Amino acid sequence: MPLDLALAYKGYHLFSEVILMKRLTRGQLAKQSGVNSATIRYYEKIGLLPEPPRSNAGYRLFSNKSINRIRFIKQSQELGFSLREIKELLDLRVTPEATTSDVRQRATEKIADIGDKIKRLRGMKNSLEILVESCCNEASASECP
Amino acid sequence: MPLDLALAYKGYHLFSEVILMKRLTRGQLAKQSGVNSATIRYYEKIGLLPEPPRSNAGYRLFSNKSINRIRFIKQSQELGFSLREIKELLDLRVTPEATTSDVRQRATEKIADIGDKIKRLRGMKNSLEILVESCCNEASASECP
DNA sequence: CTTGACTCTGGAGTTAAGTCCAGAGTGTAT
DNA sequence: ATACACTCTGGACTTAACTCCAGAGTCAAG
Repeated sequence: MPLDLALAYKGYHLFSEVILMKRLTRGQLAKQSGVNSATIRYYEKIGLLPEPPRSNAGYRLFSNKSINRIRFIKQSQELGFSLREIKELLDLRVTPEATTSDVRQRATEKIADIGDKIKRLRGMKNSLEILVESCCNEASASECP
Repeated sequence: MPLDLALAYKGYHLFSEVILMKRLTRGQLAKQSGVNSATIRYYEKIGLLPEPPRSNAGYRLFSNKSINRIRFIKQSQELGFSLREIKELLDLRVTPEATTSDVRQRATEKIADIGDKIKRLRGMKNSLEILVESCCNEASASECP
């Protein structure tokens, strides 16, 4: 592995301290976050991943924060959010200072949405638990909602 | 509306009592359950809705139970289940007597899955609540998971 | 007895979310 | 120095889940 893939310098906080930082190629990131490496390009294209810096040869160099970001995306998808919605969720955190109250607004909406989902999932879980408990009687009642 | 669309006879339980039953056309069902009427045909095709009886002219005649079934499907989709998974969930209820313990098994798995989703949603909700509460400090920490 | 709204069918088109491909360049191990 | 694995790009392909279309039949209303 060439130097510029393995390492990168980053100016750090107060002092211009120089620290070592592991950078990942697309394939490495893919493996670590459990997605196809083409998916990463796709996410970049639709703005779900920020454009990463490149090596001299043009290879993408991801920070390990990207691993968490992708995992978050995947988890959220399993919870029924579309990529568009996930983008909105992620953008809540990286917002320009000015619109603080707007963020607060949107976040509060999301919280309500999520609360709703939780409620409905609990309902389903309940129904299934009842199904399991009283399985032998002619329990095919017809509702779940 | 012709008679055979509006009414249907149904042998009932112990006595061969004859009762009145409202039947719905595809369009009516679509409207009442909030989906496109083509979607209903699609669901029928993939086995998510049972084939309904037909009028003399070949029109589908749905019972109002179908309304709940479709609503359930839509809700489950919003909770991140694929149509395939939803079919599995629905099939849990209408299962041949013999495989009771198998159903119990599968239902228990589903319950665990759902419990998992709930947990993750609670995590997200929590993170967002924290975001909302401490919005003014440089709160763009970088995690959500 | 015709008009307008609905239904039927098989099949084609669409959207979101990937996934794959070819042809060219890069990196490392033998 | 060459084989092998990886990366780059733009673009084509795939899958799930719809959604629409054409051409033909059906229905209640005027």
